[in-house]
Amino acid sequence: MLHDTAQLDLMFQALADPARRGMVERLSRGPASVSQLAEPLAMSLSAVVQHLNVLEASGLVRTEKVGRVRTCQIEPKALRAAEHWINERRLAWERRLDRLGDFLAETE
Amino acid sequence: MLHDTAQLDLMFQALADPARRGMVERLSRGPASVSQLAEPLAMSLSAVVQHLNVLEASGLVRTEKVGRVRTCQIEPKALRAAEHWINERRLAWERRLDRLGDFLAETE
DNA sequence: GCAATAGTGAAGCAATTACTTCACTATTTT
DNA sequence: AAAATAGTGAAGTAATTGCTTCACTATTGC
Repeated sequence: MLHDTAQLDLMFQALADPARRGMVERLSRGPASVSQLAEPLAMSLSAVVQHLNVLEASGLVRTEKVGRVRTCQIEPKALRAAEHWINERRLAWERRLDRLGDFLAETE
Repeated sequence: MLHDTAQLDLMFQALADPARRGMVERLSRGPASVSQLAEPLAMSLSAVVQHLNVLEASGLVRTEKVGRVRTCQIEPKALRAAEHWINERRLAWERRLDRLGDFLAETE
């Protein structure tokens, strides 16, 4: 679970599309129905549903259907996982730079 | 520059591939040549160069050729930009949940 | 019960992606 | 100078992506 590269594939892939990032952005301000997500987007409802399926498969969004309306929510745990992967790599790099700096300062 | 969605597209797209994430992971431990990046990967050198071009176009990796060897480095600023986008959305969601919690506590 | 609303599912299509191979060019090493 | 090394570039290909349209099914409001 800590190293599930397939899940990271899906998450980063999901975030790579501006329409999907728009949907995530909208959802970060609160839950929304499929139609509400579709409203600002210049594409068919079908296309929006397909994007939503990508987001849901990635784990970034969770949805629940009540009656005829599907309500969508962000899943912050998944966002945190993506964030974490990037953060680890950046920190590794920065720690390395620090050690290099120390080394250069010492040998000066 | 603060809201360059095209650049985010490129970065998340770049991170969506396990081979490319492997390369970033390798580079997070220090600079490497193209051949060194290719070594653990089960694909042709040509394919690796193509992945590298994707990483470079995304801004995540910077390369410099000296003699016949191209040396690759992580660009932490770009990593930070991707991290930041995710973080903002997650925080927006969590702040919203907090306000909701406060509201429910008050009206209880 | 009838019409409007909310969403689903499948087929089709053009563009993009992730490779491959092969031929090639520089740069080192011996 | 010849051989090995490091990488580049182009063409080809199969799979995937991001849409579209159209036909369809539930649910809700009047």
